Amino acid sequence: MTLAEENYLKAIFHLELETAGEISTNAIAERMDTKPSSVTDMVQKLSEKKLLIYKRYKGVSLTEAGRKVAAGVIRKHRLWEVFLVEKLNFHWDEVHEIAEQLEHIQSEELITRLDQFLGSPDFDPHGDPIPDKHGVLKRTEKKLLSEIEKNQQGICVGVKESSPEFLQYLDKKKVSIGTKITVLGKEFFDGSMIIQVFDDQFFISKTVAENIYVQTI
Amino acid sequence: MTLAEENYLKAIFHLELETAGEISTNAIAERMDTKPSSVTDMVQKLSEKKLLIYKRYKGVSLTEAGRKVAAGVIRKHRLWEVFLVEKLNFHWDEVHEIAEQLEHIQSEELITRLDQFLGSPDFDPHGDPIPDKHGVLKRTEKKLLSEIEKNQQGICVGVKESSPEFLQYLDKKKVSIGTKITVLGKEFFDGSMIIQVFDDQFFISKTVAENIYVQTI
DNA sequence: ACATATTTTTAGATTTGCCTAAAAATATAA
DNA sequence: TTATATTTTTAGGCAAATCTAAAAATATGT
Repeated sequence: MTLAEENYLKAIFHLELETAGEISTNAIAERMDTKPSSVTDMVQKLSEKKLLIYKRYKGVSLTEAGRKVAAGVIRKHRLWEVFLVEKLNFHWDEVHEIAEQLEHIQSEELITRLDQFLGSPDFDPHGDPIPDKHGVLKRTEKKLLSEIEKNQQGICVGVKESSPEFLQYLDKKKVSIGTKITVLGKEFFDGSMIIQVFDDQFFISKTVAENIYVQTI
Repeated sequence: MTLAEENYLKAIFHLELETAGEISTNAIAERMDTKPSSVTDMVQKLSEKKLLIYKRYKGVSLTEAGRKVAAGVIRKHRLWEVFLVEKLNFHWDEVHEIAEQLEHIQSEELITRLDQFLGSPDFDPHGDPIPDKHGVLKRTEKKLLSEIEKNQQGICVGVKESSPEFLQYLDKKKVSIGTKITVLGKEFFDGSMIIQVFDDQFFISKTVAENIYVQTI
């Protein structure tokens, strides 16, 4: 696997999660910030290697082998992100670029040990699930806080809006990544909520609830 | 800096430590397991970038800029080796290949934090010194135990031979990286020694003494 | 010092991954 | 349904890093 090949497979994997049916050349080119003609070249090569199925003018879809490679790269990316945040104290929004490089380091044993060192985490610092060693991805995807029902709980795993104003608002309310939020009440007509964070209970608007990602527990 | 460029600079840096005067195309080719013609090409490119001085048919020598790049790569390599051994519990002879990959990750901040995380180590698991962030390499060179005189002491910093048999022999004698060794006696005619390790005193052959690196204290 | 051996460089090709420009296929719309 | 727009592919090229084969420079031995 070359670096370029891995990046193509990863991009296609992500596109398949977002899109129904075959993935177009154009979509891949846009995602990878490259030209459609370059995509055609690479896609033909990956097709020969049986990592994806390519039909001219139709698009591509990953084979089982291709999906496994892609999931492996994503696993590495996310484990390294956990390392960078948990062990090296990077902030969760500084780690993507570095993980983009680290994800291509080739060593099974390294990842096995890194995973163990980190306590086999299930999610990366953005709340995205980490595929297991077989490439299986837990589909416990993040939800918006606004989608949570009364009396349910969620762990804050990220935010949609990330303006300093919003982050400062959250700071003031003691909400950050990892904070447990309990929905005590929800107004039907405007979507506003009463939530509990640690020992404080307070009101939030629908707008706020629509900009916080949580993972239900 | 491309990966190939970094590898050339690193190889030349090592050769300069081992060799007096200019470094020949052939020596570089041999070290890098490539052809002399390829070396000529790359060396011309690095010369244009002012990373080394190249005189046709004469050889090369690193400029200050080139030396700095090389030392930076070596710094990263050795810090990652410490990480792999100290944090991920790799054995010190399993880490070279992985560090060869990790040394090319580009991020100043990452290395700053990694260094801190590891407690700013001075030596890698093989006893080789880690250049500081300015590329300065402490010249506390290692010696062979066989070069140590009677009544002198050394810290074991590595081994020359690394066969399982030899390592197991050392294990049995309780010698590992960091172990203090005192030379109590030395035979002139066969180079054998009596040494003290912790509270044990025992005999070792010249062969053994010639395969243990120590740093005198 | 001169013939031979060795080292180094040049010339020309190859592979990978990308590009531009033009052609071909497919989609859309009046 | 036919013209137009869009998407996708093909064709031809480029840069990086390598290679082989041959030429040029340097070194060596008697």
